[in-house]
Amino acid sequence: MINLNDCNKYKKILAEKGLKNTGYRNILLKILEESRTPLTVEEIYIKMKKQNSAVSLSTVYRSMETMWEKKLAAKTTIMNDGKARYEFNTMEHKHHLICLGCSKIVDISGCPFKDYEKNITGETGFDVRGHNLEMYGYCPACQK
Amino acid sequence: MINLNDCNKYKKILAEKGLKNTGYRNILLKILEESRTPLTVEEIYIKMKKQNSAVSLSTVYRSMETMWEKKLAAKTTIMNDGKARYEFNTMEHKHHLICLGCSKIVDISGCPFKDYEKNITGETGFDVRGHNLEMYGYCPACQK
DNA sequence: ATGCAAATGCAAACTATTCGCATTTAAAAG
DNA sequence: CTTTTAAATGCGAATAGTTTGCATTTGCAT
Repeated sequence: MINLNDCNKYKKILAEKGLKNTGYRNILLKILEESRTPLTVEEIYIKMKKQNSAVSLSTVYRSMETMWEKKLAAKTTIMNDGKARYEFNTMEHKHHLICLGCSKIVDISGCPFKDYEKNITGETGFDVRGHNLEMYGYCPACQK
Repeated sequence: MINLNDCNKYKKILAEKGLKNTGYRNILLKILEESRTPLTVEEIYIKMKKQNSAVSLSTVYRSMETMWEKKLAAKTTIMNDGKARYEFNTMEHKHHLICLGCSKIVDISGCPFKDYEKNITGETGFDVRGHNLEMYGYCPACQK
């Protein structure tokens, strides 16, 4: 079994979506994949800069838009701070837990909704295609 | 039983929150309460204008911020269009159903979460204080 | 190697929202 | 009812996040 390194891994992902394999996109995807929480565009931009990338902010905006269109990244607007956040799209259905104290965001897997969606369809006639759930509270550290 | 008219009704609500009873706020609360869907600030502004109100946009922004602080209105950032939306706060816990076709937003009451929140607390240690759920799909009219 | 469409940089434009400050007004106090 | 005062409002300018136009560069198919 060949163990592809990151470079080839992302190259393959990009090729499958008809996107060009650029250095910026490789760094960007790596940052996204390694992050445990959704990132704002500026956070991604800063992380790229730290890796000696001379990328411009508008390229990051454009790239994230592209990643989202091609479903390589998920986009959310949690928290009322007016900033969009992105995370690597694992295709796994997940939700977020957001700390009201320190704003930490934690992914939680598992979802109790299969049946509920059917109920809603029955009650409203909507053809439910998906949902978004965010839970707010205080993380262990902020409960002091 | 005395049947209070709208004017007195909103006057009372505002007084309870320590807010002045202005004409704009009465119109604003009436618009909010009569809307079946969350409204953007601009939508509220336009509706106020139609009712011969000479209110300025910044006043609407400030008023909605105040209504939110005083918990007279709920604020959401559903849909990735970068606009905040407000709705009259009925104090009833509810969620939204958003049509992917026509962007119509429908409120749904009822919530299947009491137990799930406890599970999350057990798994993550988070003290869960609330949540936000939006469901996406196609309304009956858009399923054609 | 060559050509073209895609990707990028840069600055300007845009959009939603906030803010400073002068003016008005609701409502408490007299 | 008048005075007083803090809250509410209007207006324009300022911000912040994001998008866009255009010239330049760069993958990658030929």
